Amino acid sequence: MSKTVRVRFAPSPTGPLHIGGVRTALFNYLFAKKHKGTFILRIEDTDQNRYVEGAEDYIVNALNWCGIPFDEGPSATLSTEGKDGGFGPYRQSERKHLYKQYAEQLIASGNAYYAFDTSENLDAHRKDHEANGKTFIYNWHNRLKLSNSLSLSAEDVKTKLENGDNYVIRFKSPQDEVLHLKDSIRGDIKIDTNVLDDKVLFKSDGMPTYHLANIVDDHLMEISHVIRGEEWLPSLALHYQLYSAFGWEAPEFAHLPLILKPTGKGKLSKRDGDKLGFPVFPLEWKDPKTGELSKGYKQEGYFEGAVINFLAFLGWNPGTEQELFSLEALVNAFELERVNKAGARFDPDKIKWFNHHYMQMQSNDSLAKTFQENRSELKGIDANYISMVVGLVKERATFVSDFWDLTHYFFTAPTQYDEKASKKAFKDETKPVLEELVTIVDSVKDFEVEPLKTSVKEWITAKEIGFGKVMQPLRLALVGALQGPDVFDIMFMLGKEESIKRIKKVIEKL
RNA sequence: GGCCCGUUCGUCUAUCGGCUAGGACGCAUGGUUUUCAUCCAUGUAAGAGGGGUUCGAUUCCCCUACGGGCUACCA
Repeated sequence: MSKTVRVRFAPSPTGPLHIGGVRTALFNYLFAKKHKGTFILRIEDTDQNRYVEGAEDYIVNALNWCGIPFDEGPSATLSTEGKDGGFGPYRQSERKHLYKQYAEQLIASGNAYYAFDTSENLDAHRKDHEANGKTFIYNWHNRLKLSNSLSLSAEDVKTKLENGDNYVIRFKSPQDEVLHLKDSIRGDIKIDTNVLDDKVLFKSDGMPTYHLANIVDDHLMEISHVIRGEEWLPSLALHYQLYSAFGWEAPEFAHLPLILKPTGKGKLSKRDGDKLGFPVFPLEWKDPKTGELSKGYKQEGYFEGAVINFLAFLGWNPGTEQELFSLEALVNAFELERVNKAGARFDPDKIKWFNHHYMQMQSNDSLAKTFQENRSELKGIDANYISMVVGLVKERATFVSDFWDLTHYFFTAPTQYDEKASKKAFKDETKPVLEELVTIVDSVKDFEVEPLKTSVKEWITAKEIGFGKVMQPLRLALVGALQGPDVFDIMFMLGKEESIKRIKKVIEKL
C-alpha cells in the first residue's frame, strides 16, 4: 500500500443512517486509520426528490457518537465545523457545476450520447418486452431504434437541444467485450458487456446520477480505495468503464457483505427493528414528515463501544479468538483481506452480550450519572450513594435502564413482599427471631459490612437458629423479594436505622 | 425472467489440502452465591447435494439446489 490512503463514506441524506451504513463507515474509518490515511464524508444528494431535512446532521451526529468522526467533510452548522481538506465542497449538490463538463467530455470522446426518450416511452418498451418474456436493455441491441443522438440526425439533435427538449446523457456501453473487474474481497469478476445497459449519467433535471458524480468525485478527491456495500457490485462494471473512458486510474474496490435480518429473508430493514424490538439506527430519529419515532442505540442504552465492537465483527474477524476490541485495537487489527464474502445475520442477543461487557468497563460514577438523569425518583439523592449502589449491581445489568428494577429498594422501602417467598419465609416462629435480630443489629456499634456480618452470624450459630430462618425473612424485609446482592451489603447501604425500620415493619405484619 | 455475488453448529465465525472441524452468542446441566443475577465448568450442535482433481478434500474445479444483491432520469 504505497499510495496515500484516502477513503470516503458517501451516504445519501434520505433519512437516518442505517446500522448497515454505520458498518460501512466503520470499515472505511478503520482502513483509513490503519494506513494513516484520510476518512472523508461526502454527501451524495443528487436526487433532490429524496432529500430529507435533518438527515445530513443525523449522519454527522451518528458518526461522532460512534467515535468515528470524518477528517474531511461538509461544513455543517454543527459542532463539527468545516473540515475542508482542499477537496471540497463535499456535498454533491454544491458541486453541481462540475459534472456537466465531464458528461460532455464523454460525448466528445464518443463514450456517451444524448437521449431524448421519455420515461413513459421507456416504461412501455420494458412492459412490452416483459410481456413477450424478453428483457429490455437500452444498449447496442436497440439504441438505434430509440430517440438519441446516435439514431437521430445531427440536425435533429441540434434542434432538440436548442429547443430545450428534455434530454439525458447515457453511457455508450460497448458490444462484445469482456471486462475484468477486481475486488479486494471477492477477487476477479468477469462481465460480458452485452448484458450491460447504457446507464444514464446525467439527468434531465441538470443533476448527474450517482454513477457519474461518484466517479468524478472519487477521482477529484483522490480516493484510493472504494469500500462500499455489496449492493454496488453490479455497478462496478460501469464504474470501471467510466474510469477507462476518462483515462483515469481506478481506485481499488472492496464490496462489503450485507447485513441480513435476524430471521427470515432479506437484508436488515427498518421494520425488523420495530418488529423484533431492537434499534436499527444509531441515534433516535423522528421523521420530519410523519412524526414517526424510530429508536436509536444511544437512547436505548447501548454503549457506542459495544455497538462498534459488534458491528466490526459482522463480516470481519481478526483471525484470533479475541472478541473484545476497543476502537484503537480494531484499527490495529483491521485488514480488508479478512472481510468475509457472505452476508451476515444481525444477532440482537450478541450485541446485548457486548453491551453487558462494556457496562462492566464503565466507571460507577458515570453509570450513576446517567442512571440519575433517567429516573425522577433519584432527584436530589447523593451521587456517591447512587454510585455505590450501581457498583453493587452493575455486573448483573446489561443496560442502565435495568438499574431501577435492580436497585429500587435502595431508594424506597418495599411496600409489598413477594407472595411466594413470603409464604416460604414468613412463618409463625419468624416473629421472635426477627425481634431478636433487631436487637443484634442495633447493638452493632461500627455499622460496617464486616462487623455486621460477624455479629449476625455469630448470633445465628450460637442460638442454633439456622441461617435460612434468618436470612430469608431478612432479605425479604429489606428488598421485598428474594434477589439482589449480599444482604449485609444492602444493610450497610441502607444504614442501621433504615434496616431496623424495615425489619420492624415486617414484625408488625406477622 | 436476466446478470452478479455467496453457501462451516440455530446465529457470528476459525480453518488458507492432512480434522478428534476450534472459539463466541444462544440453549441445557452442574458448581459458586444460604437469594436472584453474575461468574466458572461441562454439554449441545456444522463445512447444502452431486460429480471431478488428489495418496488425501470443508479447503481447488464443474454442475445442481438454496440464499442474497442488482436490474429507475434512487443512491
